[in-house]
Amino acid sequence: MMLPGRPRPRVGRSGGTGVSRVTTADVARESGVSRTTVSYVLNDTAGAAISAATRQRVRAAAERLGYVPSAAARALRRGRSDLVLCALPDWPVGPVIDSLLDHLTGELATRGLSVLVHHRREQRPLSDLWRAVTPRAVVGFTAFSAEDERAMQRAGIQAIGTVLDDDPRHPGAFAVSQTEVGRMQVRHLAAAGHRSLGYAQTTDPRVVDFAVPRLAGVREECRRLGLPAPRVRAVEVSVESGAAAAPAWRASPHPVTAVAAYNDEVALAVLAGLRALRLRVPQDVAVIGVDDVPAARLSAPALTTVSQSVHLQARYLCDAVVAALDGGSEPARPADVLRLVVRESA
Amino acid sequence: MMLPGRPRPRVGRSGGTGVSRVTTADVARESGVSRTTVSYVLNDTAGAAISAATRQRVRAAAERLGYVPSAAARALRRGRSDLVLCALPDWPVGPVIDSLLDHLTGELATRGLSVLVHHRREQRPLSDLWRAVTPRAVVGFTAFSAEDERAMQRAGIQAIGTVLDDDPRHPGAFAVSQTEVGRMQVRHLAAAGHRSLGYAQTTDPRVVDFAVPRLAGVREECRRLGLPAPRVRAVEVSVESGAAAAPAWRASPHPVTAVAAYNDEVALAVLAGLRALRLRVPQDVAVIGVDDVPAARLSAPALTTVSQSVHLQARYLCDAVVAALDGGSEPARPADVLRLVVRESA
DNA sequence: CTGAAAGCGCTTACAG
DNA sequence: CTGAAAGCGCTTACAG
Repeated sequence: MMLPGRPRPRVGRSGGTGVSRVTTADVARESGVSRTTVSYVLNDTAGAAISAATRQRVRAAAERLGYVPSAAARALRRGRSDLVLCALPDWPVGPVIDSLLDHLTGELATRGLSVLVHHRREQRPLSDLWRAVTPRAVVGFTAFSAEDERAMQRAGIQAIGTVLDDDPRHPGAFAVSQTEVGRMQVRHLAAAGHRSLGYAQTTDPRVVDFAVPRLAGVREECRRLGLPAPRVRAVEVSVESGAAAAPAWRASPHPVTAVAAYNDEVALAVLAGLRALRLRVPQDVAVIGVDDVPAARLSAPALTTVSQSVHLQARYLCDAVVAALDGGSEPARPADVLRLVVRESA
Repeated sequence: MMLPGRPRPRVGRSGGTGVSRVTTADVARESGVSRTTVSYVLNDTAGAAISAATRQRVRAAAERLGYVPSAAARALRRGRSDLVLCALPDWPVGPVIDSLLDHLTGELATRGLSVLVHHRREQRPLSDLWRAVTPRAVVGFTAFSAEDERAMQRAGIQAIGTVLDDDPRHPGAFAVSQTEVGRMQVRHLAAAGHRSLGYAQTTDPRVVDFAVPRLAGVREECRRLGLPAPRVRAVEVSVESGAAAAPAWRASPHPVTAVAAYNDEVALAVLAGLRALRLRVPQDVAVIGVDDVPAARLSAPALTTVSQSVHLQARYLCDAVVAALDGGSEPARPADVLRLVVRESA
């Protein structure tokens, strides 16, 4: 017994639910060694030569007592935790983001890091969040403010900012260019001979960071190809809204013969609206979406769309986080992330 | 100066990136008071009567120095953190789970708690995860093992287990009954006069916890109503797979006149398959889904489906977590969570 | 009104 | 091969 009568905390803890943590001291007492030895054994500390018998005893005691190391104490001592925080903007999480997070979680787990995702990043100051978590790194998906970036650096936290969208303030950062998404839609429609284009914009305010550059890309490519500016209509995800947009598109002069949509959901609404109006796709109006959601291949007609390779993006994100943590150099940027999926609608 | 020459840590920290944390000691030195006073001021500790002038000085110093409290130290001292951990099973995250998490995050933020989501719960032992985070509570979405539950209790962590699905081992726990989902599908089809039913099962192994009880509900209700057992076919999310299932359903004797699908995505595949075969919906075969995804209202014909009120579920989950944390009693279970959405397909 | 001191549970340089 | 001791940064009962 090397710690006899060590006083129990005087300070009342939370509940008084009878919760008393098993600590290294308990394991040490139980196995008749010092806390030092317990730590060495349980952490497999290199260079600590502990006899097999002692190791055995310590492990058994830890097991028997149900010892669980305190993450807080360890983080305090080491000066860092084993957590990676993903601060997710208030985006609707679909299959794309979901698999990105799944992939990242799996990959970093092999390096002993736990990925934690916080939704609705903009709800509170970002600093409140990482203060409460003290992660090794913060993945932001969009750019951090200069102030946030400074604060994280001061706290020794790696900040991985822009990853998913274009950001003019960070021209160097990797991003799946949303502008290019819009350009690709137009190039495909123009190649099929369409000259007068409509655009079906989303009404979801949460995705404005994607919506703005996609439309910009559409406008830009129209200009570059000498086409008239696209006729933009906001379309909700309903048959009625899709149908309501059609008259404006079909109006003279130069009725629209093809519509690019913000994404597949909006494109499906356009499809449904045109169907309700007995317009044929693609003969009367061609339609192209973005994302290649599962439903895209099931519509009538099947939806032509631009897909963003989740797989490549996920790998890049992982590599970027790992590089930041290891102090390595930025990973190679993936090429050919965007792919045109031609089906029947355009 | 009350802490002159306090030795800087001897132990080399991680990077040597020149990161040195600003602590209460620094703020105390800067403002010429003790760390006690700093803590009192910065935490607005009740019962601590500090002069306005001192408060002012301390706050200014903290601001100037960019002081950020150490979450690890605070957690160690207080014995608990301000984190709530959601251990998400390896489900495909769609709008339903997404809004559940958004809602929970927003609600608990008003109580000073940060919600952290970990994907792919089954990838590693759950205990590894909460050990690394030391949250106040863990939300599991499915049941915890008895061992996990014991361990969390020992560590003073609230465990909120079954929430989203049926679990026969926890008959008391709230759940949106997936069995009832299947029963509702059959009741609607039977009420429309259908007697011979098909079932389009998912092929996604990740959702087996939902798939099994839904089909069980379908079987059960068929039995109860004296209908023949449903003809079950696995259907992938593709036109081909939907079409491939049809011959078996249409075979004599008693060709199927209605198909219940695992969810809307599978139902859309069935719809597309039937369309490819020139079968009319609902005249030749009626189809009903589950979820009411956005695309459900856009298909041709529009999809009849069973929706699970996300709003009510989210509120219940919040209340359950809050009750667990405050030691309050279990919240009232929401009624009428399931709703039939009748459109054209059945 | 304010400060010195203890202690949360851990890891590790140092001394045997 | 093993242990005593220091210290991570914080909060708070206690003593002025």
